[in-house]
Amino acid sequence: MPKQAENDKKGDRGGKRRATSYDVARLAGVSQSAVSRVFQSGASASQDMRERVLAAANELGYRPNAIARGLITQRSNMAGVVISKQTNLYYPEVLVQLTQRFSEHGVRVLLFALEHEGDTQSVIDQMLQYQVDGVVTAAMLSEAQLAVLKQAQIPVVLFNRALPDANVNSVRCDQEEGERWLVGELVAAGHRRFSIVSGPADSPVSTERTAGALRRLEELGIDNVNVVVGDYGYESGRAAMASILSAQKPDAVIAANDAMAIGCIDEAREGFSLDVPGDVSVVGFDGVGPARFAAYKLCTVRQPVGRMTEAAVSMLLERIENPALSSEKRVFSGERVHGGSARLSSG
Amino acid sequence: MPKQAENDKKGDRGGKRRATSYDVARLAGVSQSAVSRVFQSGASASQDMRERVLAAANELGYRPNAIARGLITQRSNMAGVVISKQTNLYYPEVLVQLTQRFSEHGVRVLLFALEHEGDTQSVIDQMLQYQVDGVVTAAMLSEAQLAVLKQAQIPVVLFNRALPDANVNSVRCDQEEGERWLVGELVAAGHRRFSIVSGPADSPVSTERTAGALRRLEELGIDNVNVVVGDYGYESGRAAMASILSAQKPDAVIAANDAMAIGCIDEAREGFSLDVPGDVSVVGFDGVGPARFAAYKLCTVRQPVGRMTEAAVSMLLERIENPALSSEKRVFSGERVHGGSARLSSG
DNA sequence: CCACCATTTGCATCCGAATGCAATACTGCC
DNA sequence: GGCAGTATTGCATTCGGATGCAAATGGTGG
Repeated sequence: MPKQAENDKKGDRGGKRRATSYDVARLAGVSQSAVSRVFQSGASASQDMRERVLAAANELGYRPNAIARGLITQRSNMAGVVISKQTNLYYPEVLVQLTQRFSEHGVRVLLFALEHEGDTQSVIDQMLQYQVDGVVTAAMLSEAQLAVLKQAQIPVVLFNRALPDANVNSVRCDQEEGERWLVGELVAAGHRRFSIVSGPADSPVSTERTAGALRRLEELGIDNVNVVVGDYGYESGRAAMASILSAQKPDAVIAANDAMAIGCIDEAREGFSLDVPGDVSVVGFDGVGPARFAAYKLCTVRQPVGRMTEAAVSMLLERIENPALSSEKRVFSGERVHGGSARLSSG
Repeated sequence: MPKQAENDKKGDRGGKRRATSYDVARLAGVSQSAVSRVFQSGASASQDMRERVLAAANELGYRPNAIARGLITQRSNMAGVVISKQTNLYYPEVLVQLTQRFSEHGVRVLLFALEHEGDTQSVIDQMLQYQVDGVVTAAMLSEAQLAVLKQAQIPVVLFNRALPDANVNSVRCDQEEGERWLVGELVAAGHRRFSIVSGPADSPVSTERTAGALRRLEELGIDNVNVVVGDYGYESGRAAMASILSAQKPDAVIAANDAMAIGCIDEAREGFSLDVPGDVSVVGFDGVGPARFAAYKLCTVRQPVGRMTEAAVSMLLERIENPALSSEKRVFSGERVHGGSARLSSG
């Protein structure tokens, strides 16, 4: 164990403390306030001092301590971002884009990933403890939790999670409109026997999509729609399709997302030797990457992720700057992708 | 606009400051230190006091300010996580898993997303300013940047980014071993004319994979291997395959990742009416979700993401606890997935 | 040459929680 | 009842940077 000696080096200045503004001030022969002022934008400092301070800072490798700064300014410059496993897996770019856009405005992202859309309570606690300036959440928060955040004066933007009544900011894709379009196209092309593969019952997005599709189908005089519940995953799409096809023979299957739609197609082809879209049309929702693969060419509705993340970030930043702003809901239409997985009247 | 009145409510005490330990102390009739002690683990406090403090804290909705705590304890309990767009898009679960595992140990994740693997400098600055306790990076950092972190006593774990010499912790999948296996299987099954679709030249992972494959091919006496450069994306796989097939007729194509492998398959089938694996075998690397789709059933090597993220988190936490620990490199073998996209001697 | 205003600079204080030390309260034991 | 020994509690200070205010400096015009 002579290694012990190495550890002890720590005693002899191996762990030299990070340089503080006082260290820089001493080296530059100025006051600590001066250093602080040089490292801010709107502060007054003579050219001479600025140079001396920067030189000293550079020599010491000084970097302002954002923690200390946050304590005194009451601004952490951190935004809490909450995602659920689901969200991130199907839309990895959401997170990347949010982070990049925040970063362009000098805001860091403190990330929270939920296994399932439960235990949000500890997440709320953590975010409050870390004094985030605002929150973007792609996971459902309860009204009570939103109230806690509001009470703490922390603006929140819900991402694809609008509450009908609550007075909260939100950005979302118009799920219902998208489904209505899909149904309309399918019916116009002559489809009459529909099946739906929904997402998990506790997913508001799935509820909206399924309800939207059913409503439109009803309007068009189609009923007897078989609804099978999936979990948004590929395998569950296959399972759902297997169950659907063993029971009946629909001419169109509406899946609540692309992953399941792809599962449906694979199962129809591999498990039942059916042609898609010849024997059965399949449509999805989301417009994720694999939807474009030649084997599927999904007919789907693509969420305008870029515009949505931009809207979320700018809405949040505006409200951090001006907490008095009233709340706002922004709804984006999805992009209609014909693809080839559904037999449509040529549009 | 009588709504204005609602906003104005803020004037009448809407903005009541967040409760501090002093507020709780006053309400509970104890000292601030007492409050602080109740909110820690190893501190001494009588049952009576604990109850009074907790009651007061609860009444005020008090939550300890992690920023202030971090300032005094010199521990932010935040880990910096750096990802590149690439990493996250192909392995969204890496980020989710890292975050969840850190969270289980009371560590929050401060996220940095790089557009491309450049401008890491500002990221380093940010992480230092925010006093992260450690860093996990899935993007390349320069030796100089690693030196800065080491100098600041911040442990780092490279994720799939080992530097051969540098004295840094790393966790990675054995890219070369995986490629050697793929090549071995293909050659054993009789393939002789190979093409490779590599990733971008500046990707170390791609370099390792391509070099590994080439080395093994050479060992087995196969040369004249055509290497086409892609960008890891599906479309670039299609383009690469188109260029390969217009020039020659390989019997095996090795793509540096699954996304490009899928592109290769689609192009061979759709663009050249070839059968995969009948006319040409295609293999990938990564084992991402779409590799399992029935239309592809990729022969690939799956990275053991779960074990890798677990290793990364535990290695980092250990080194935060004990900075004197020497550095360590952990290399995981990928999981060999036969799939059906390559004609192999039945294994 | 001096009064006057604008710009720099430093001093002192503050943000909110943690903690070493000393003071106090409580326990058990003889 | 008295005393040593331990468990609680409070006091005062600290972390590192921001900022209001006053002091000092510099420049200008009369």
